[in-house]
Amino acid sequence: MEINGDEQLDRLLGPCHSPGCGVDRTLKVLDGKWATLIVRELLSGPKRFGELRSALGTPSAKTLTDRLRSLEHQQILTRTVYAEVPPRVVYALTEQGRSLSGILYAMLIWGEEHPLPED
Amino acid sequence: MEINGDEQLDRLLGPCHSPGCGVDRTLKVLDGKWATLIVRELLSGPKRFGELRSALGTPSAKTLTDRLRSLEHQQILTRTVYAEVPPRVVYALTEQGRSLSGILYAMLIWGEEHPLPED
DNA sequence: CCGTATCCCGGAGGATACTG
DNA sequence: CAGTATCCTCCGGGATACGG
Repeated sequence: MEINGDEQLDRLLGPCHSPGCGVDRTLKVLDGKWATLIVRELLSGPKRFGELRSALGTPSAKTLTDRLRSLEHQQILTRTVYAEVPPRVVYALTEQGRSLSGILYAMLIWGEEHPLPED
Repeated sequence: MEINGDEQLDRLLGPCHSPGCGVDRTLKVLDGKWATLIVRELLSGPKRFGELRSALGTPSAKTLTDRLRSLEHQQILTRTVYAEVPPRVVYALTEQGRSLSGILYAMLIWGEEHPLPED
């Protein structure tokens, strides 16, 4: 984060304001209540449906399925079904998915350095 | 972004999983459809209500007011009213608000490097 | 175990009209 | 100009029950 200068700011303020551009594109992927958390969870390696569910605080199966499908379509993660009994389904980040770690890391740092103001 | 190593990953995978922690804290601030875009807009300097509204693509006044109030309460931005006729209200990022630029920048880079897969 | 199928709810967000 | 006040819509997300 500390390479930070103002070239960063310049890029941020640059042209390409409004839809279709960098930030907006990212927001489409990291959208909703769960996407970012799912990616963080998978950064530690592939996980099964049930593992993910409990690690995230048990969202409903429908919700988790929906979000996983969305991320799969956006090629952020892959879904692998092992034809066994009982079935086993494993989710893993793609290269693109893993490349989101820089954003997650920036979020982590900011969050740690800016605790909630006391009310 | 390129200091990136795996110390980053280690931090991300570290303890403090689940609520209350870094990433989660940030997600509470950069929540919903507008917060991130408002911050980006204000990185180029203080702006009036109307300026913000049109720059963002004209969300409803209610929506924009709600989001601005929320960010104000979280001390991401300040609201200054100039008692003139017609009234002038200026929104500006606080130090905390400006410190979000690292995250925005990471989003910008990722978005530019990962265009939508063609369908 | 890993879903899908339904039904349901809250709240973010929009539309419109009106005010200091 | 910069909001409030109302009303309304949409959909992310939860609960529950069932299926391969």
